[in-house]
Amino acid sequence: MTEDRSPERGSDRYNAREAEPRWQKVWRERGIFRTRNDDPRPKFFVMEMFPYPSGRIHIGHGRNYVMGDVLARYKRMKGFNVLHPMGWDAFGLPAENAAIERGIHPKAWTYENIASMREQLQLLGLSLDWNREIATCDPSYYVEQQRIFLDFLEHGLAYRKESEVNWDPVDNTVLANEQVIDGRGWRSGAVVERRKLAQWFLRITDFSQQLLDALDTLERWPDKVRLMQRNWIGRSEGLEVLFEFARGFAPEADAVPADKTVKVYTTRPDTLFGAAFLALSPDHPLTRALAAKSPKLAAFVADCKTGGTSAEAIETQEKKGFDTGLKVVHPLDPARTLPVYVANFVLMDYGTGAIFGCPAHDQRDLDFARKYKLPVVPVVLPPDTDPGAFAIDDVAYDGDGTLINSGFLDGLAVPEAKEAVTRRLERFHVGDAPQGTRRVNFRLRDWGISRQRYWGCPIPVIHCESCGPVGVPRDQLPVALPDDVTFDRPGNPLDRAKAWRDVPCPKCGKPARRETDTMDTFVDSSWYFLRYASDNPDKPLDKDAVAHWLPVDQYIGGIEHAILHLLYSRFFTRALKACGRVDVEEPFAGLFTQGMIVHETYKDQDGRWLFPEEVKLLGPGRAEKLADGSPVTVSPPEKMSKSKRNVVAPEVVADTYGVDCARWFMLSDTPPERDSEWTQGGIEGAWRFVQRIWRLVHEAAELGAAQGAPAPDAFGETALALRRAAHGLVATVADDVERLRFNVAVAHVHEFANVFGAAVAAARGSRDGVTPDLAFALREAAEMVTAAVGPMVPHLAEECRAALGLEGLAAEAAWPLADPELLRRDTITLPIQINGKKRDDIVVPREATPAEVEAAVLKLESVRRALDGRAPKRIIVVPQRIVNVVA
RNA sequence: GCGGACGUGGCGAAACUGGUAUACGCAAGGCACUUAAAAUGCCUCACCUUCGGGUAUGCGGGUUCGACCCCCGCCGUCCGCACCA
Repeated sequence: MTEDRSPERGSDRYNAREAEPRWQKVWRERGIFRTRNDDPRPKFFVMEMFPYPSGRIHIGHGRNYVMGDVLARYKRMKGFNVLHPMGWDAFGLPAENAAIERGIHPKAWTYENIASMREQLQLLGLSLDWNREIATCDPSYYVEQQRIFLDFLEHGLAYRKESEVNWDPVDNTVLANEQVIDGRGWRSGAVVERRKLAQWFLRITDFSQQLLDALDTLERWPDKVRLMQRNWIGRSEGLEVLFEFARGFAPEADAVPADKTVKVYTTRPDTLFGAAFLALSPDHPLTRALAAKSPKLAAFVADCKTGGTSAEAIETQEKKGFDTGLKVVHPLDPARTLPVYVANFVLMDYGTGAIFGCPAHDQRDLDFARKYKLPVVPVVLPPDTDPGAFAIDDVAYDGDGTLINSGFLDGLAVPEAKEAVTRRLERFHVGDAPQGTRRVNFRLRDWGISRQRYWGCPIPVIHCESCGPVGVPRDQLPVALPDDVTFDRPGNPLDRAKAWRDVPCPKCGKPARRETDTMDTFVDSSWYFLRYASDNPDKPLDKDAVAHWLPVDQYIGGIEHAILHLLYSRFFTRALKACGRVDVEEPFAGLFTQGMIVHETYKDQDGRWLFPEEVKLLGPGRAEKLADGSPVTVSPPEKMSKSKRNVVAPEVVADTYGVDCARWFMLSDTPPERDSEWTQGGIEGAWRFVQRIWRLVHEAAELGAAQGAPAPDAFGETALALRRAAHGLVATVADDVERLRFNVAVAHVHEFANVFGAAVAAARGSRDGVTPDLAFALREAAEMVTAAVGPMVPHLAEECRAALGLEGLAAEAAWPLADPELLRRDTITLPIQINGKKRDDIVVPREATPAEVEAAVLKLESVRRALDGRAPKRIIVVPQRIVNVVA
């Protein structure tokens, strides 16, 4: 990596270090990537997930930008008006951590990082419209976000609620459910605690069904992502059932809910005859009422709140219950009563916070029943099972089957039994209410957006003791973050910023306080793609511009955003439509999730991580330290990370090999959705190929026809083969790029280069000079390959174009048209199978009939030998594909 | 526990809708050019073979004229969710 592969002198090599900045300057000065909204050409909107400005990027960050750039450049060549913007997801905790650790203001830290990362991105030669650059921490950006918040407030899509929140004790902040991973904070890794706070919520659950249904329309999204969202939304159909208390076993009058019932949610009404108990959540209102009078129950409830929320803790946590002494009547069998427990495994925020337990057919209920010696009555008989032999031991049966021990349900299949129970309970009444009500439940919860943090978008609300929370009047927006804050104490600096915080109530004028919570940074990224559409700073969310550009035709980013960012963005777009701000519903028509770039890791004898440039590679898995030759431990490739030092800086690659070489390598070999390993060998190979293209184009320019020379009437074999390859290349690379199969596109360019190289060698070797047909084909091939590689290696393409003496920039050139005549073959080589194994080839005219093909095949020596004089049993001729002789 | 994806040479991989398995590259070996090296170009590169052919896409079955591809059952790897009634 330290070796300098750029030539110091001479013209027989492509000098990337000199050429790349030169072309970038030309692009910049001519402003060719600036996009106009009034451009009449068809639009194409491609964007990559914007980066968090954490400091410096490594080459691993570059992959998705390069992929998007290839598509953007290709679509431009195909005549589209391409929007390819860039911005910064600039609010967030690391800036505050830097402030705390190093005393630098979050704003200064962030803008410094943006400046250096912008420079690094520009180094990659990306065809971005930097005029539309946004930073979410800029008041010009978040002023609109505050307007959106007020819109949501007015439309009932934002609300405030006292709620138990996930409290991260390390970052001192509230986390959304989605930010809690295995019971730990997604960023700090600290075990999350439960606390009660008044929080702002966005009503994403209003859109649960829409967000679920519309997944089916997102045909250009990965199935995996759609499935993950489907599971996250978690729709289930079931029945709410009212259980009446048994006479003499009801709670005391002041604890009973008005209707004297317990409401339970179930997705398995068919198993109701197998019910052994009812269980309430420790947070259920009835539990609270009972606990107020029962110290023992209160102690049990308190006990339920201890213990970790980690996956392992939950997995191994014992099912615990508290018998309240209450009993309810079985809704389908008034003679039976069921005991009512409070149980630690029942969640208050799903369903009704109360369940009925059917031990035979639910594992948790079974564990619980065994522990508290409750009856286990099987009511679903698995298919092909002897009823006499069927018994539940330690494993509940949750499959399909036939109902038994269930009165009027006996003999029915599970789905029929569900329907039968539902119908009957819908007819029964408890007081005025039907005893059973069909109910759809979702796992999805409303989105808590309040964060007790400084470096985020202020929530534009003022709290007044008389008027309550009041939205900041729109003419007073933005509510800008105060700069004059300190980070020397824990907690939110905004709470201490008196001059900013204390303001009069906009309604009554009395002294009031600003909301000091800021918004979750996922809010910032939930509408930035809409912001990009506008080219008018006075209309950051421009309905017409959004209508023109959205949906995003191709969005590219990491799989880690499969749920959070992408679901929130889908919700935001719908919510904005509900507020009349936009007319679209789905923001991203096409989504692609790219793999990471991984790299080997190196450790010296003292166990310290080494950068790749500190290491000399000796062979597979063997390396030594460049400084002193001491041995180095090589470990398998991992995601590039600063802490393990297995990173490669874009500047270093650019200096040594050139940016195009890095781009080519990132696109080569590995399918874009998979992780790709950055290797020395790989980058060297890419460098050789970049040089090869440059050399071939230069030689072809020399040996080939003059620019614009007319096509000869006839072409010899070599020239025709080259023309076919060149036209085929243009067609196949177009197809590969449209399908984002960049590695295949690269392979096709390699294949072409082999044909091209042979033709150039033939031309160079001919004693009588290059024939006019070959000269024409060489020129044509050079122009076509220059265009075909243009989106991938744009600087090289400019250099080649200049060498060919062509007018204008490669970046603005049109994608060449492949001549269909040259793509079509008059004769076809058909593979001949005998009993399904390929044994021979036959060349036939394209238009040959199956009978003609069959006749020709039977004459083949290989077929005659295989048949050995017998008649074939069958001959299958698939026109223009294959022939199979069944002997 | 539930859900999903993947498994092809020494390595990264290709194979379009069931139709020539291993394209293309990397690594390795050989040759040419060169005083030499680098660079470049060319050749070889799944396994076995009696040179006819035979065997190979994780393993075992099935469907089909034909299966990396579809179906059933295993094994392995990776990912997502997770007390959701």
